[in-house]
Amino acid sequence: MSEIAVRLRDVVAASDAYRQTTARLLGLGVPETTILVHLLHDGPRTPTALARRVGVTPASVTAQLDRLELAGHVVRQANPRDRRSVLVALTPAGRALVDRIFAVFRADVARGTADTDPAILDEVARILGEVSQHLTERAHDEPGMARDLGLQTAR
Amino acid sequence: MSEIAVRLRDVVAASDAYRQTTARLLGLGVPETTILVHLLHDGPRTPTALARRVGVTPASVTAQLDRLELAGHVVRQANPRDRRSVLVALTPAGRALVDRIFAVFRADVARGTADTDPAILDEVARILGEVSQHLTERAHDEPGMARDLGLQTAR
DNA sequence: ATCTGTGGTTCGACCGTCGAGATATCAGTC
DNA sequence: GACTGATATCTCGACGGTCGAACCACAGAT
Repeated sequence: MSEIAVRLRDVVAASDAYRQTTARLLGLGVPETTILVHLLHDGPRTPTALARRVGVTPASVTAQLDRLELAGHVVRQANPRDRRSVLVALTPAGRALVDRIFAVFRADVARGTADTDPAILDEVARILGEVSQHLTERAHDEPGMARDLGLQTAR
Repeated sequence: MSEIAVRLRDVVAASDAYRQTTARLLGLGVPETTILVHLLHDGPRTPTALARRVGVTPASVTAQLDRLELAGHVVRQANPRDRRSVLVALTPAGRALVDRIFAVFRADVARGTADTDPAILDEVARILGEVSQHLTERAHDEPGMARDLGLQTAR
């Protein structure tokens, strides 16, 4: 029995601790670093798009962005397409910071996969992609989730 | 390029959302469910052991346990070996609850790995174990982490 | 022009976490 | 047996993070 689920639980727990340490060393909160990493990979985004990605409400993102902007890591730019909204982008300094953060993380992950056949690693990456997609879908399927957890579908 | 690191980031993000939904549906906080799952896999533990496992301070665990005990999911038992400490154990009701939680999670993970050769899955599990171990070690190695992040080892 | 929907922010309240301090106990040492 | 230093837990006060509700500006449809 492979029991991937248990290993995933461990990975998530380890990542929690890892992110916490990283954030504290940088004088940031975990949510801030999360937003920075998403901005690095997705490019400039609106606050609500970020909120959906990170899984919190837009109100929370506002507070995070205030901090990040004050620290000079991001800027809010006017959105030429829609004057209601703003685009959040990394500043050069913020970009340099999150580059370092993710580079260190990548190196640490590589340390755990160093002696593994690259072909296998491709397969691992594929599977992780599938799993994260399924988990994301399920996380947004509250009725189904409630049913499988054995809850009354009350009200 | 396999880019396991990016996939891992996605998995962690998905798991965050997943845990949030699960907890909210059950009327619990995310930290409570985390503690419950650890208790399921590790058996009865002291509050400080739980705190180390979860990555928070004992003070925080105290509050969580108060809630969980009030809800009837866990009990604090006297520790016959050490009268300073207590052992936290799942009640039958709590055990049934966390069994459901983890069973649903396992099923959702399986949904993403269904069409994969079991031999490959064993390999994936092994790699995930390695990665989580390395990440955990690093999370506790603050000096090394600070150095790699390019921080002054100030003060 | 009007209406409905959406994006962003502010405000007030609550939860979760932490650090410091207090108490009880343990494991040694004298 | 008494003393010392370390450990386990809890309490308390403070702060950060999140949420829901309300608000305004604007977009898009009619």
